[in-house]
Parts: sequence; structure tokens; C-alpha cells
Amino acid sequence: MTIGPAIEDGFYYDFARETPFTPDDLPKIEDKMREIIKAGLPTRREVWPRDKAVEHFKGIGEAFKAELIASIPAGEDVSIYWHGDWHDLCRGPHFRTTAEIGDAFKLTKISGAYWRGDAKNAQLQRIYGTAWRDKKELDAYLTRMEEAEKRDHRKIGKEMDLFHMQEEAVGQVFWHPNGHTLWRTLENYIRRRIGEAGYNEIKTPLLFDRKLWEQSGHWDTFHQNMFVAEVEDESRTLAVKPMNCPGHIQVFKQGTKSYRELPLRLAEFGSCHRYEPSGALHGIMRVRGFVQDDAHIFCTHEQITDETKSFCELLLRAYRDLGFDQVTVKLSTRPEKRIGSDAVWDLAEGALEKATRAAGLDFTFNHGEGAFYGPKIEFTLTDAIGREWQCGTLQVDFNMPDRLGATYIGEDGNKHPPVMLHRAIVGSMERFIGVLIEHYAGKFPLWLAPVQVAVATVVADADTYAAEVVAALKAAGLRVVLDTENQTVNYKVRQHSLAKTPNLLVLGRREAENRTVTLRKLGVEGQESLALEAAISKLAAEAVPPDLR
RNA sequence: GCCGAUGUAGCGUAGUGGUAGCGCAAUCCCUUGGUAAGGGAUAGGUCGUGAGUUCGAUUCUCACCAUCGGCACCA
Repeated sequence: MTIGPAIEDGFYYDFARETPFTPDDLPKIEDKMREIIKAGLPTRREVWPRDKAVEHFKGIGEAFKAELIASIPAGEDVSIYWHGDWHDLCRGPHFRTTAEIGDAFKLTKISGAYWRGDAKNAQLQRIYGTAWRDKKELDAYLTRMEEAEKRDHRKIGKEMDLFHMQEEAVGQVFWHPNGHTLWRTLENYIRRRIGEAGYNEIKTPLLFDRKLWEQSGHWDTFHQNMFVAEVEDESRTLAVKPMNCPGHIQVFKQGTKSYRELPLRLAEFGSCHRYEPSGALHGIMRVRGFVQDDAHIFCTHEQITDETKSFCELLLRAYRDLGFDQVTVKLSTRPEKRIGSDAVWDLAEGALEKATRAAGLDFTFNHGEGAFYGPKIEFTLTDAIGREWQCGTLQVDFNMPDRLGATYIGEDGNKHPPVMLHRAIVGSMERFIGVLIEHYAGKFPLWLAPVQVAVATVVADADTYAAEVVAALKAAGLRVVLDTENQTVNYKVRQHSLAKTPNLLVLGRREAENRTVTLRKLGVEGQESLALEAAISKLAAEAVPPDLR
């Protein structure tokens, strides 16, 4: 026995044992649990001096438990809970008897887990469970899990033909026409937003001489996670960029920069590759090849606050436009291992905090979790079913420009290294699209939908008119598919509904004669008849991206 | 990377120590039908990869690869 805390929606317990649990063990353990609950064993709480508890658990061969207790400060007492002849260390409180636990629990999964969360330690066997006040709550939870499964981006990605992945390109995404349309729509939206906000978009190389990464400090820390390219006739080693900052600094360094040019905001949809551990890969959410909506703002110390503030506004507006209203912010401060003087950290943290407040954001501190070169804020959004995703970030960096020799001429005529703000709104495009898919369960708002309108004919006599309607919709900038398949209306309605196409225009002889369309909206029963021109302008208006309305 | 599970046609699945079924999709034919599956026919897999056991393996064993659930990691 090692440790078993309560967690969100349930609990887990870690065990040190030779043979791992198997899925078959779970029902057996559940039965045993029910037996114990049924027995209604009374709870008894005892308070022991820490050292007594350490000795006791050592004595009965519970080494992990003894180690755990030994890490409690000496001189403190610990509480031990008894149920019948069973006892364990616990902060409590517990029910009066095991009978009060009830039946609303379920063991959900098995996993390996490291002792004290450290991969250097022994691996334990973990059992996860969920527990609720009553059956109804448990069922509601299980239903929620099923719902989450239904909107899994990997499943929907297949169903909507958005992308695929395969063995020959592990951790990288093949974007299909539909998926890439979604990608471009998102990318163009961000491109317009940052354009308004005074960013300059650039494009930098994918391969750099390893020396650059040594200079930036990344090689030391991350070379094991970097892809390296070597060519026979070339003596130098090239590394595929895992991030864009050094490249952006090279652009900054071209020519002499004056303080008058600051803040200089360089943005790139930067393709990065990182050799992520195999076990970390997850659909398109965690990949080895990804694109960041990256930008670096080169500025003076004085400009940090304003730049941070306007970035927060930019980010929140973007999240709102993309359908996310609930955002939490964490401010991570100086870590133990860091560079730069405390005075500079004071300045950076102060500026960041002030700016975050100025942007009207509530935030919590994440002390000691900042990057080694500076503090950062992280933006976590909440999706339609309450899950949280960390996407955006802003980091204040006093280090990299200096290390890579970037300077500007200040008002005083001297050279100074600029402050560099690393920032991303969506973070990784791949991951964010994954989040969008799950947030909307594939039912995207019209402006994002890969296919916005399906035109389906009832009879072949309407084919000519349908082609005309499709052409008119396309001319209005809408993304349209034409379905003249030899099938029933029922079948076509079903197909396009399952494809999650937001609008379906059904055309038969009636429509062709009157130059009208019959519009059915996804998720709405029934349909309305509209004049062709009216329908097109209505749909075109609805399809305008939020920033262009 | 670690622990465990999984890997069968485009997708979803069944099954077996003697060379694989089903549904959807696809193709063709019939049907031209008004808002969530009209009917029929045809074609498509050698069962993740490699090795071993065996007279014989998709089925058993091992290794590898990938995926999935966690752990660890995430510049």
C-alpha cells in the first residue's frame, strides 16, 4: 500500500506489487468493496505520534507508507483510521461506518504510476475509481464520459474526413481537404487579427545549424527531443527547429534597430518538430510535428505592460470569437533554477502582473513555475463539456536576445538587448483544432464549417438548376457540395446531417420552377422555402467570420 | 520512456490451430423518390511487421512497430 488520495470525481490508490492488476481484477475488487461496505464496519480514529506511525508501518512491512509518514515534519501527530481490523494513514474525515459509503462507485481504470510522481522511482500499480453520493450521480457521470467519447476528435476527424495519421509519419497529421479548410479558416482569422494588432508575419527556415541551438541553450536541455538532419557532403549537423524564437531573433538582428522601431512584433505560423516521448502522443492534441501561431515582440522594459495588456485583449477576443467564453489565467513566477538578477525578475514579474490586472483578468499564481528566462502567463479555456485546455501563453524573456546577440540603439545612443515577449494565442494549431472539434462535437459555427452548404436534388430534373444554385453559392464565397446522387430525400437528409453540414438545400421540380430553395438547418426539424437570391445573401451573411462582421 | 491493453477490407465489427464472416461505405442495375437509411447484384481482406512452435497459424510463443488508457515529459 502506498498512497490513495481523493481526486476530481473519484479517487485512486497506488499499490506496490509484483504482478500488475488486470482488467478482470476490477470487478473482483469491486465485489470485495461491496462486501466491506455491507459489513458496516465502524470507523475508529486514532492519533499517533509521527515516529510511532513510522515504526509501526515499517514493522508490518509497509515501507512506502513508512516513507510517506517519515516525510511529515517530526513532532507532528498523524491520524490513523480503522475499519474493523484494517487501518491506514489518513487525514480524514471518514464516514461513521463503511455502510455509509453506499453503492455509487465504480473502478474505472488501471495504470502504472511512479512513486511520488517521479520517473526515477519505482513504478506502482494504480487503480482509479469514481465515487458519488447516489446511483443517479454515478450514472450521470458515466453518461458524461460517454458523451466525451462521442466527441473525441479522432473519431470525428474520421467521420468528417478532416485528417488522418499513419505509422510512416508518427505524430504528424495528414490534413484532408475538409480539415485543411478548417485549418486555413482558423489561420486566416488569426492572421487578420494579428495584422490589425500590428504584427508583421514572417517565415523562417526549418533547419538550423546545431550551433545556433547550442548558443540559445536549447541544445543542452532538449537535444534528446530534437530531430537532427545530417547530409553526407555537409560537415555540419542541422537540427529541425523545435521552436521559432532563435529564427525570429535572426530576423530582428538584420540591420540596425532603433528604439523607434520598437515594439517590433514578428509573427509566424511556425512549423516545429519535437521528438515527444512515444507515450505522450495523443491524436492531434499532442504531436511531433506542429505549427504554432507564434510571435515575438521585441520591446523595451517600459513597453512590457502595454504589450502584455493588448495581447491579453487580443487573445480573449479571439477565444470569444472561437466560442470560448470561460478562460482562466495562471501567472507563473521565477523558478528556482533561473538566470538573470532578482531586480530584473522583480521588474518582469511586476510588469506582467500589472499588465494582467490592467487587462482585467483574474488570475492565480503558480509560484516557481515560470520559464528559466522569465515569468509567464498561461491561458486555459473551458470547453462545452467543462474540460480545460491550456492553449495560449505569454512569456517575458530577458535572456534569449542577449544570448543571441540582438540589440537595438536606445535613446541614449547605446546598444541594449531588447526584451522579448514570446506569445501564442492558440498555441499549437493541431491541438487547438482538436479542441475546437471536441468543443463543437464537429458541429462548427458556419464560418468555421468545412462544408457550409449541401445542395441535394430530389429528382434528376432538378440537376441543372442545382448546378446553377451551387455556382451562385460559390460565387458568394460559400463552401458547397452538390449531391445529385440517385437516392431518396430521406437518405440525403440523413447523410448530410450525419456529416454535420450546417445547411442543406433540397431542390426539386418546385424549386426549379419558382427559382427558390428549401433550406433545412442542421439540428432543426422542418424547413423553410426561400427565394434563391434571399437564401444566398442570408447564408453568406451568416458565414462571415466574426472579425469581419 | 514506463505499466497495461489493443491491432481483422475505407469505416465499424464477428470469429477460428486447417488458409475469414457481418453492417455501413464503394461499384453496377432497378427505382425519380419530397426532409434522418427504397430494392437487388458485384467487388474488396489473407487477419500490424518479423521470427519461432506445428504437418499446418489470422488464431499459440517471442521480438518489433503503431494505437488506446494512465504515469512521467511538454522549451
